[in-house]
Amino acid sequence: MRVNEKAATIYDIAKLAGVNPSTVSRALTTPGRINATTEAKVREAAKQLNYRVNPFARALPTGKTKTIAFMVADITNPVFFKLVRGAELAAAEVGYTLVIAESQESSLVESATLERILPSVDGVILGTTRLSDEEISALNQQKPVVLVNRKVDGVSDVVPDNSPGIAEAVKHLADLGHKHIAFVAGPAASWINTDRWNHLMKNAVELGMTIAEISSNEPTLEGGKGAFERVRAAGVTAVVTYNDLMAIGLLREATAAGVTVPTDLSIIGFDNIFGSDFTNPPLSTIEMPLQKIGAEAVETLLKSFVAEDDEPMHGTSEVTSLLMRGSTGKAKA
Amino acid sequence: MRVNEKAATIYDIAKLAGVNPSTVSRALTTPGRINATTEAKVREAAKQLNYRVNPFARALPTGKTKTIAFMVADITNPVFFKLVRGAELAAAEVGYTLVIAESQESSLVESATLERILPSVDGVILGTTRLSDEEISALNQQKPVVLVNRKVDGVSDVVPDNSPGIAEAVKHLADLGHKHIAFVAGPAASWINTDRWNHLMKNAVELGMTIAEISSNEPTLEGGKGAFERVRAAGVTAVVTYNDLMAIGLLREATAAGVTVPTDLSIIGFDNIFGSDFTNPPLSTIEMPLQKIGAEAVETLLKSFVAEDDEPMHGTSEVTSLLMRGSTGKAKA
DNA sequence: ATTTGTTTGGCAACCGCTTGCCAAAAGTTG
DNA sequence: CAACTTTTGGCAAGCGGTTGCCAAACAAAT
Repeated sequence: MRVNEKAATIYDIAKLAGVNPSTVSRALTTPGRINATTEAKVREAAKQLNYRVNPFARALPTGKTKTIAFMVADITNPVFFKLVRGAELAAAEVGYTLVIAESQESSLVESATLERILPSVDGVILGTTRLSDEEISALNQQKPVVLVNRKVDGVSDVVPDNSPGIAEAVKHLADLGHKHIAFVAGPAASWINTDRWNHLMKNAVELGMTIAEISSNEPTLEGGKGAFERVRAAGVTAVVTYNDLMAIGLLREATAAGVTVPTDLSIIGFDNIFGSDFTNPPLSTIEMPLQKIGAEAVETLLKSFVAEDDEPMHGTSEVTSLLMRGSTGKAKA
Repeated sequence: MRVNEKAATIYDIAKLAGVNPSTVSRALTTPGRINATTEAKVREAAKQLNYRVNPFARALPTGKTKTIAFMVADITNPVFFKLVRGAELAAAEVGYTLVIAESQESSLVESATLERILPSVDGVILGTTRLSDEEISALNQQKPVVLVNRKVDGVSDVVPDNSPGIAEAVKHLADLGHKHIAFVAGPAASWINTDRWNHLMKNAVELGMTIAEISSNEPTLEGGKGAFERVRAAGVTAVVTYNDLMAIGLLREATAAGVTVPTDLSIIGFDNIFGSDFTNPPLSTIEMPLQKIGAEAVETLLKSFVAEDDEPMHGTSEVTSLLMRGSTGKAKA
């Protein structure tokens, strides 16, 4: 039979150390509350019994679970890896456990999973898209929420500051002689999509370029592929896509159609996902500090656990930057 | 102030329904134990109060946490995505929560994290490499363990059956006229590495080919890159690498050195990771049913929760297969 | 009608830890 | 040395469920 001896409890320690269980609890959780000598005695007994606090027993009276949920739309989306890693590391560092849940891009699954998980966590990091602003606000009433890919009034967030990366990218294209560029848009409802487009437009106009929006596409390889015809029709020499996946789809479709990148067409993606340098040529992209964002999301949550008020917090702008690789080049004359 | 009204408890329900709390507990957890009418009344009251069982309160007396830990060496390793997704989906389906933890390829972190997480989970899925067989056996004494990337005596596992994919691959190379091939090995201590090499060698010899082992490399892009010189020195026309990452590194290094793939050298990887089709040419690879393995690992764990004995279980062999893409071609004359 | 068996639901102890309250012990102060 | 303050550690009541045990209520069998 497995697990012969049950785990030691504070009662075992108390008996061994010859004190009351409450003293053990205090010695272990409230340094200073108990006489140093007694505390040492308790700690010694605890070590001897290989004591591990039972997180459930502790969570019951305190209501604190030391667990954070990270909900993502799709675990296999490479954008989330680094985000999750950053969060996991930051959480582990302070003794918190990270639960990750996937909504599979379904609002039903998203709500159901949240329902199930909510009682057992102290807070939630949301990297999903299906919930409405109202639902998120409502959720935020129950447990602290931090958003990593959108903004909602009254809710904390840690989102990348797209502007520096975009400014760099547009400048880079202008320097290469591009006059007419396009943006292959992602989901219309996406906050990030709108943010990227706005910055892009502003910067392009400022540098005297024209910029066309190739409207709403699936943010996937297919979506990028499907936008190629329209990019070509737009008659531009350079294009920025909503994300790397689309950029790669576009790049491959272009190559297949005999359009050489970057000679005939320059392409810039967003995110610097895993594999974006596997392509030929390797993709130039605007990099997001995703791991940092994940870590900061956890820190923000931690802060809100101890905050007096419910004031939403906003991540110190995480700066993006252009990663120049091989998919951008001089504009075709 | 957040969270004004506390969550409803079975006591609230009991009061509303006019029964004893124990009746509520039974009505909700042991269908049939209580009179159908009473049960309906309780359920109605529960719904009315929007009752959610407190997982911690439940875990205390039962010792069951309905949580499974999945420990991986490196979250950002694409091999783990699908594994984790499969596990997450399978867990969610039966109301279990998946906690994911990363050991960062460090045995210290691995032990520490395990220590921290163990008390709050019912079982562990291990996709790491740093623990010794003994440590894993010891762990298995405490909580059920399922391995997904190695085998340890007396411990359950769900590992891919490399043989069919490898047989296909070697046959494929033989059909293309290759006589001398090589295997770019991964970590020497890895069970999977050994398993792959053994099958490869057996199949190659059976088909009358020679096969060289390019010994132990880091299982990374760099590792693949670093093996190129030795592959070239081996004078082979085709090479199979320990994993896709290495295959891609090798492919890129070969291309950079003026060796054309697949004309001059055929390359086959393992795993079909995200992005392995981004390369030029797209990588031929032996695909693992990773998501299925992840799901089955959870199912195996679930079974062991209810098993009488501690007999280790072994996943119904998950079959691999060759995914032919562009990196394999006719052997150079 | 009496005995026996089965449902049904209440009682209360317990899971392991936290914490408010209190009294004894020890330390300060004039 | 009395009066007061601070430190220290014990007591016991929860936190929100689960479950063994038991008795009342009901059904079936004789």
